[in-house]
Amino acid sequence: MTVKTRFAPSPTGYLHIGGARTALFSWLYARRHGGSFVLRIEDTDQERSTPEAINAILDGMAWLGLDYDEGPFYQSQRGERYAEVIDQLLASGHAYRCYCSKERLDSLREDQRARKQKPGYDGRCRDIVEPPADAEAEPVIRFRMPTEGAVHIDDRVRGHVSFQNSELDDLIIARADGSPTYNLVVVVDDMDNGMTHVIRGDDHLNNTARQVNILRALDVAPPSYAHVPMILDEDGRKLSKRSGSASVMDFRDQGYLPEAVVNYLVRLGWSHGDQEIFTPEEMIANFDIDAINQSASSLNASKLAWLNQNYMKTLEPAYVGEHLAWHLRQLGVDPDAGPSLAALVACQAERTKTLVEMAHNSLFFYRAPSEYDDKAARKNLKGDATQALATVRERLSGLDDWSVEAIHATVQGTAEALGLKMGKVAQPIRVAVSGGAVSPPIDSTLALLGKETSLARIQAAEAWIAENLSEA
RNA sequence: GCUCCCAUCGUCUAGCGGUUAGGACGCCGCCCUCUCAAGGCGGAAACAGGGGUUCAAAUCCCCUUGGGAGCACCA
Repeated sequence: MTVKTRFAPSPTGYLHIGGARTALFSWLYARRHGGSFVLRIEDTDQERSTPEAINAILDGMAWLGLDYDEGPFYQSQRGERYAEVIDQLLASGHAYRCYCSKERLDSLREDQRARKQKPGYDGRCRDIVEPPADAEAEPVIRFRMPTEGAVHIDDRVRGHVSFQNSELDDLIIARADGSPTYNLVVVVDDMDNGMTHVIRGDDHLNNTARQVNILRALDVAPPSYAHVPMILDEDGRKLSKRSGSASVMDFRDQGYLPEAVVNYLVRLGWSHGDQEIFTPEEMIANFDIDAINQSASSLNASKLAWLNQNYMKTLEPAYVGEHLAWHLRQLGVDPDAGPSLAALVACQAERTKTLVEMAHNSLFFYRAPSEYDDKAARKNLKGDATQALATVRERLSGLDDWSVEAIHATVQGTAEALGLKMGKVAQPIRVAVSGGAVSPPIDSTLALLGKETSLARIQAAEAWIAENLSEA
C-alpha cells in the first residue's frame, strides 16, 4: 500500500509553528516511503476562511520548502459529497435528526456541569420517529454513537489508547443549514483521499474515537494514526499569537533561515541518536514515526539561533546573501549598493546569530557612520591614534592591490613600523570605518568597504579627533 | 467535574532490566586573538515522589503529585 499523508490546517490567518512541524513530519513520512503528501484546507467555517488566511498557509509552506503532491483541496468545494455521506448515514440509521434547540442544549450542559457530570447530548431525539410538535427550528443531524463497547486505537506514537463508547455522545455531523461539521468532514476526506497515515496534533486524540466510529458506520477501515505532542513556548506555556513566535513567518521576520527552522522543528519531538544537524536528504532517510517523542516540548530560541548560525556559516554564501538582502531591504537599505553579499555573508556569518543581526551589523557597509559609538571613540579615537591613522591611511593609499592579504600586510607593517601592537592600529581604524568597536577582521572589513570609502572614513576620523582635541 | 494523554540536566534529547545515566543548546573556566565572534579543551547540571515486580528498575506495574488536551450547530 502506498503511503499517503496529509496536512489539513484550518485557515486561521497564519501557519502555526506546531502545525508546521506536523506538516513537516507528514511530509517526511510520505517522502521517506515514496508516498504522497496532500495539502487540504479545512475551510468549512466560512467566516474565518478568507483568501488572505488561506494564502498565509500557502506562503508558510512555501517558505519552509514543504511541497505537496496533491491539493490544495478545499473542503468548501465538497459540499455535495458530504451531503451524500450524511444521507447515507441517515438512510442506514447511523444518523438521525435532532430538533433540540440551542437553548435546551445549553441548559442541559449547564445542568450536567453543575452535577459534575461530563457535558454531552442526552439523546432525547435519538429514537423519535416524527418531529416533535414543538419543534421550532430546522433540525441538525447527529451521529448515532454506539452505547456499548469501546474503540481501541493503536496510535503510532501513543501506543494503545482506548475509549469507552459510553463516554461518547451523539455528535452533530450537519448543522441546521445542512452544512457538515468538522468530525464528519475529516472522516469523509481522509476516506475519499485514501489516507493511510494521519499525523496530527494530540489535541485531536480525543476526537479519534468518534471518527473511528463514523468510519465503522461507513464500513471503512480507519487509517493509521499518529498523534504528536504539542509545542509549548519558552516558559512551557501554550503558544499564543501574542508571543511573537507562533507563526512560521515570525521566524522569518526574526532573521532565521528556513533551513534552520526546519532542522530545529524536526528535532523537536523527534530524534535520531545524537544527530543534531540534518540535511533534507538525511531527514527523509532517517525519519520514523516510532522515534517521535510522547511528551510536549518547549521552544528554545538559543538553540534555534545556534542552528541558524550553523546554516548561515555552511550554506552557500550567495544563497544566504539572498535572504540577507530581504532583511536589508526591511531596513531601508539597497542591497545592491554595497559589497558583494556573498563576501559579506562569508565574514559576518561567524559573528552573528540571525539575519536581522547580520543586517544591522552590516549597515556601515552601506552608509557612513553618522556618529561614533561614545565608548569606542573615547577609547580608540584619542590623540595618540592620529599618527597611526594617518600613517596607515598614507600607506593604504599607495596600495594598488586592494586585497585582504595586501591590506593585512599594510596594517601589520604600520604597527611594526610605529612600534605599536596590532590592536593600537586596527581598533582606531575599526571605529573610524564602522563607527563602533565591533566588526569583522579589519583587513576583510576594509576590503569589503573598498579603497575610496575606507580612506575617506579614516580621514574623517582624523579630522574628528583633531576637532575634539581642540575643543578640549 | 468527567474522559484521555504526558513526566531524564534550565531547554531539546539518548536510554527500551545490569551504563561512571550519553549527546546537543545555553552557562562557567582556560587556550587562540586587531574588536566581536568562530574554533579547541575542560567543568557544573537530570531520572518528580511513593509503593510494588525482579538477583537487579531511569527502564515493567500501581498510586500520588504536577502539566496538557477534549467534553460546541469551531476546526
